Amino acid sequence: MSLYNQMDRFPKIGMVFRMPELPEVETVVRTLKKLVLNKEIESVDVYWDNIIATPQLEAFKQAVIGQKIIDISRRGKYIIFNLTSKTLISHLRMEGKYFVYDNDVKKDKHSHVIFKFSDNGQLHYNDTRKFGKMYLYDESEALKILANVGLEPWDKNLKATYLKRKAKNRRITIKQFLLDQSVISGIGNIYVNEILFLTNLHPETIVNTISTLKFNQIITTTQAVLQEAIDQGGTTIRSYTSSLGVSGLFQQSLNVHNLAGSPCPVCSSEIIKITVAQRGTYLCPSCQRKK
DNA sequence: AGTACTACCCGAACGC
DNA sequence: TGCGTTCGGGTAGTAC
Repeated sequence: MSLYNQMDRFPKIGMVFRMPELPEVETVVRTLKKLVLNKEIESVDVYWDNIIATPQLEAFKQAVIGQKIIDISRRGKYIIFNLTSKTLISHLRMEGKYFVYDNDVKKDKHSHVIFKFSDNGQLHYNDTRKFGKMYLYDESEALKILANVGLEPWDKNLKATYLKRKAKNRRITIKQFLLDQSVISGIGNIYVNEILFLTNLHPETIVNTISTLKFNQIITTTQAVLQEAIDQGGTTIRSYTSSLGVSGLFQQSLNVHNLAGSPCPVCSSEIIKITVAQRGTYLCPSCQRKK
């Protein structure tokens, strides 16, 4: 399949992330920092109440008005907006995305929260599936909640011994374990499939049977896979920052995800799709044998 | 405590 | 301009 055809699978409006995991969220954060830092929120319009998880809608609106965006960062898959005296946390879930505009525009059908800035610019939260959530906290409260998120993939405390301890006495599969955001934060369904392929692990391997050596391999592979994706996002983002501020994952760089029926890039066996914990799971049955 | 299941959503894909 | 059904996926909540 040509590159052109692959690009064509993305939605019509620019290149937009589907299933944003850590690298995509990181790219969104970097882009937003370029576009909306230091802007003051003059008003906010909410078109789908359930996006606002906390506090109650009216309290959320009242608290956010007049706040300035001081900093934007990321923790796992959470986007953190440090406002003047509040912390706005945003999770994109499946298809959440942000559009930035210089002027007033007619909103897209799927834009559900619109922040209007004092300089007439706007930040639109757009989410086809309406799965995403926003949380507004006092700073101390936000820190408390974020402390419960698992280790970042590059945290110096992320070691095989840590994973061994977390896996002890647990009977879940390695796939479920790596998707557990309280262990490592940021891995989603696409990259977990890739990480397990690159480490030659069957996704249904029971996690407490995994060796220290293998956990070390998982850590280095996770870091490499996520870093590569961030780097790709970083290279594609430049041409889009002026318009929508979004970018796409280059799916042609994936080895197994969404590639059932294709040959394994290592051994040419046919990649299969199975279901693990109700998630679509792609693997090479030859490279990833069940132990 | 750990595990499993479900709700939340709706566009795409599929079956007829 | 076909219509009805099924699927998927991250996290929170619930049940055991």
